[in-house]
Amino acid sequence: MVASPRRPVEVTPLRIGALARESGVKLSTLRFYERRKLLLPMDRSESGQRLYGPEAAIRVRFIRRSQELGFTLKEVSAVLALTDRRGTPTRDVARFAEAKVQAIDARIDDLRRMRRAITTLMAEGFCPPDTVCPIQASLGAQKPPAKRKPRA
Amino acid sequence: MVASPRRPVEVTPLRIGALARESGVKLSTLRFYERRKLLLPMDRSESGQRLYGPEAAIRVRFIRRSQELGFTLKEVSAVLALTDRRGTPTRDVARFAEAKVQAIDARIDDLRRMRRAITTLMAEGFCPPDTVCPIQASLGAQKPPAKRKPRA
DNA sequence: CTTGCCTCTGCACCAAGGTGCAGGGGTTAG
DNA sequence: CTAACCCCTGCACCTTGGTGCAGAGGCAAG
Repeated sequence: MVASPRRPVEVTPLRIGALARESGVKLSTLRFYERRKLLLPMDRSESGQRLYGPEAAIRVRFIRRSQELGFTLKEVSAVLALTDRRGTPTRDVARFAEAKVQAIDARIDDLRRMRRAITTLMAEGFCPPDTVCPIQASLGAQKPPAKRKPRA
Repeated sequence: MVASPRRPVEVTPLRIGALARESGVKLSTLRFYERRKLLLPMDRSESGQRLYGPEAAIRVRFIRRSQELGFTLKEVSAVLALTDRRGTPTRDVARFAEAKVQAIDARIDDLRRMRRAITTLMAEGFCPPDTVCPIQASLGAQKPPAKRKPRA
């Protein structure tokens, strides 16, 4: 380590392996994210090696968590694009964020329904025979709204 | 139709096309679900055509909703296996259900965090410059438990 | 019987999200 | 210098969750 003591905030750029260790994903995944524009290296070294800032690990973990929450990489990418242009709340961005919030609410609602169904089921000693299981009923009952008979 | 008037509840089995229309998925998807053991036809006709009971549509919609909630087909299959053996609450089943509930709670929690971060962000006019975006911070901050390197 | 709409099986293909490998070069300690 | 790692690019491959197509057969109406 050849640390120069004068610089107050030396960014200590991570190379790809370090970032991978730091954020718990594989090298190939980081490069994949780069192809998908989800995570661009801050810079490249003279010899072409990727150099990441320390916030990159947070970004990667954010991506992973979002995926666990059921967002696709495309959606995550949109959110990140949103937060990357910080300070510029365009109407589009606002609309997107609002839609996201609604999607989240709907998701929470469904999860709660499912949770209720499971706990009720457990409390009551499982599905009574000869009926449709309430877990299935609570989530599968209402038909999808549209596209009935497009032919005719 | 050769209905015998003695049978009290003639099941009116659906063929695959009817079920597809009823439940809003494609034929090929239904056959795919069959390969994955998610949805087995009640019976086959003499000539080999799949015959589904009316509860099949609920089951299919349940599968679809669960997927939207972020469960994989493998997980859905486990849940269905659980509810299919109704009336038999083994310890394993109970443990599985409990784990599912906890997973759901965790999911809800994360979604709420994300929701809060987005709404706060919108209210405050987006990410202040030179800081890590709070949306990312709220979900990406804590490191995964294992294999971390002490860097500070 | 023919027409038309189902349905069957098997196989190929698709998109998303990675994963791995080959064949090369960088960088650093001994 | 050389070994031991790290990193580069490009390409092939994998799993999930489906889709589509070809070729053959079922079944009802006219």
